[in-house]
Amino acid sequence: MRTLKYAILGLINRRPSTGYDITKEFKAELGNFWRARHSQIYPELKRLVDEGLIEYETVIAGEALEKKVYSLKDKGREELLEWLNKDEKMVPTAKDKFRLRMYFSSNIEQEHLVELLESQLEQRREKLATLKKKIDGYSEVPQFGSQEFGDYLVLESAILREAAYVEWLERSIKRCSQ
Amino acid sequence: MRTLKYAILGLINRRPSTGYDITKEFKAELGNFWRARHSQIYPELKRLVDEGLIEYETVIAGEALEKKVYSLKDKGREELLEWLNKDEKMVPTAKDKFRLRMYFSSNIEQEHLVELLESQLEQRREKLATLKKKIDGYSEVPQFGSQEFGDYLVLESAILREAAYVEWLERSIKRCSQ
DNA sequence: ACGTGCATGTAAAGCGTTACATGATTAC
DNA sequence: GTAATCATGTAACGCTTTACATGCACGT
Repeated sequence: MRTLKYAILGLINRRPSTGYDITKEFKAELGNFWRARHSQIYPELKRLVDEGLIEYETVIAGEALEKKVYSLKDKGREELLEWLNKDEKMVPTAKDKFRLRMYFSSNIEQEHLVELLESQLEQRREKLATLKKKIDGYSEVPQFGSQEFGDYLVLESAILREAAYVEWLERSIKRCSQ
Repeated sequence: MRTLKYAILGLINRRPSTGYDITKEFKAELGNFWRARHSQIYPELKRLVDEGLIEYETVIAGEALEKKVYSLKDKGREELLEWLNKDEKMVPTAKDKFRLRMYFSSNIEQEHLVELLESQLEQRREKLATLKKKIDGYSEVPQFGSQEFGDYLVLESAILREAAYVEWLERSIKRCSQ
């Protein structure tokens, strides 16, 4: 499947990056939909070099700090485009531990169950607020074909997802108290 | 983390089950939020027995077919309850390959991008319709504390999740054509 | 001088999928 | 009889997390 491979190719395609840069990207917006730690990223970068999909230039920052700045080779861009254009089926399961817990909620005491739901609600509301603040930074929908268009799409997606989660939690809390 | 462990304990707590039963559950409603294959389930059952959390009785079906019917031991129920009552932080990333693709959508041709979005939309709409049909089977919200209450909560959750996905895809298709 | 962030790696363990392997039961 | 479903397992591989490990740069 190698999803990480394509995530990395996609990021490097946006702009030449170091492993550290890529690690940071996964902590930002993109991190809402895919994440990887540096311990996974560095070996994957090495592998992509071996496969001839990317290459790097060593750059010295300051006096001695070595950075490896990776960029796409033709073959890498090719494979990225191929993956991007694939029409894959939806995956049937988006794992969610909290919802799994709620499936067994009949074993939790009413009061505590409400507490658990409230706790999630607070976190989700906060997340939603952060995302909304970010989208307010756009004065208009970015132009189709720009990198910002992709940013915008997934930001909107994250907002709708969180809003739905919040809505569910609110409803569930009500249902507990009836 | 051992989430599968608790999923299995939860299922066995609902009713004594075989590995095959548990495999089926993961393909049903619950499968919207957690899934595991039999190759993961059988070893985990063995492990839970070793740990003294569950036990089994061998039952002969028909002439010779051996079934292992697992049930919870006290320690298993204890650990399940402990897990259920834990207030865990939300996980920051629900991985989604399609949204990852859309993050890099500036590299996809407009027409084809719309096709990809439409393809996802069709699948999500179908899923949503199936889920809605299921919730229509409930004449009313099940009573708090019943097993059905948990079923209902996660069903509603799945519906809201899919509805949000559909909403996002519809918006995105519009945004592509503007 | 000290702390935070920049920068790169490896090792071990755990989690999950795909494939291999086998055999009984039931409904048509 | 034969196909679908019931039923249980193992092996190999791949993906992901946690922990170990090191050192430079920059601002205060």
